[in-house]
Amino acid sequence: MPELPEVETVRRGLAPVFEGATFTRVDQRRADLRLPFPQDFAKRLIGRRVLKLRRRAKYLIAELDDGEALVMHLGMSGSFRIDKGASLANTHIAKGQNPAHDHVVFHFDNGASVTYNDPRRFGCMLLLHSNEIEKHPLFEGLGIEPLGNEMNAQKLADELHGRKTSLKAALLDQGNIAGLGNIYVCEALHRAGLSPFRAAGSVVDVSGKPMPTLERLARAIKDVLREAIEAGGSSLRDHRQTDGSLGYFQHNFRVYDREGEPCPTKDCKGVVARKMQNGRSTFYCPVCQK
DNA sequence: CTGTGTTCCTGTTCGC
DNA sequence: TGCGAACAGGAACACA
Repeated sequence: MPELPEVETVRRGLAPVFEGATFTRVDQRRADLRLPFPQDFAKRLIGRRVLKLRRRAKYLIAELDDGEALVMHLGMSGSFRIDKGASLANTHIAKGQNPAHDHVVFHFDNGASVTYNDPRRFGCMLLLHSNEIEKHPLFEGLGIEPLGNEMNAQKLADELHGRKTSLKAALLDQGNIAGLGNIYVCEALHRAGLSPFRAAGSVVDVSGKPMPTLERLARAIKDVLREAIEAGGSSLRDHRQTDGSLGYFQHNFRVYDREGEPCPTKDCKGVVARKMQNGRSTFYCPVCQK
């Protein structure tokens, strides 16, 4: 499921349960996901209090009171389910969650429990010293936060300048901008009127003058992410938020999963097309995306 | 170094 | 209806 807006939605859902709570029990039901669980995973969490739950790119990071941090990534199919205390007897399995894929259950002193479910097991969980996160191999190559202060046309120019790969591949590369995935790259490129197939470097104006194209792209990326977060993320294939509710940004997709529909750009007569690009579907309008 | 293709895994959808 | 193929929101890794 999760690109930046979905991970941020999950963070907002989990924060009230995690922050200030202490782990009383951790059920780890298998040895690994995409990566092995840390040694003594449960033992190292029990008794620790969560100071803060934050997000970097598509990672959730729970800062603990002993200076360690629980780092979690949802991969392609990971999701969390919150079961509030006292009503444990009434716990229901959220639609679409096969209990066979409940890999971790966190129990807290506030009576709540949080279950991590991940059928494809592309997610991962790590325990890192808080001050070493940025130096960890999974983090050190990450690019800028697209909703952060450093995100602007000039920064995009720096990242894309001279790149021969496609614009879409460059935007998907977490080393340039961290947090975009297939959906929001398609959506941002459509909003910016840029073809996913053109060379990434071709959007950089070598004159060094103001770069209206990149201004548009930066704007489009920020807008689509903000709007998606506001909508609670996107729910494809019935994916749920932590409280079991559905995000609804998928209804606002302009091109993603809309092959054959008319291009929503004003006065554009194009039809949304789908092409495979680097092994993934690209949805775009061949008419208004140049 | 850069860019591309493969791979990890299960589940759902689509075409015959 | 059944059945195999294609495809799915990520990203590390191998290789040209």
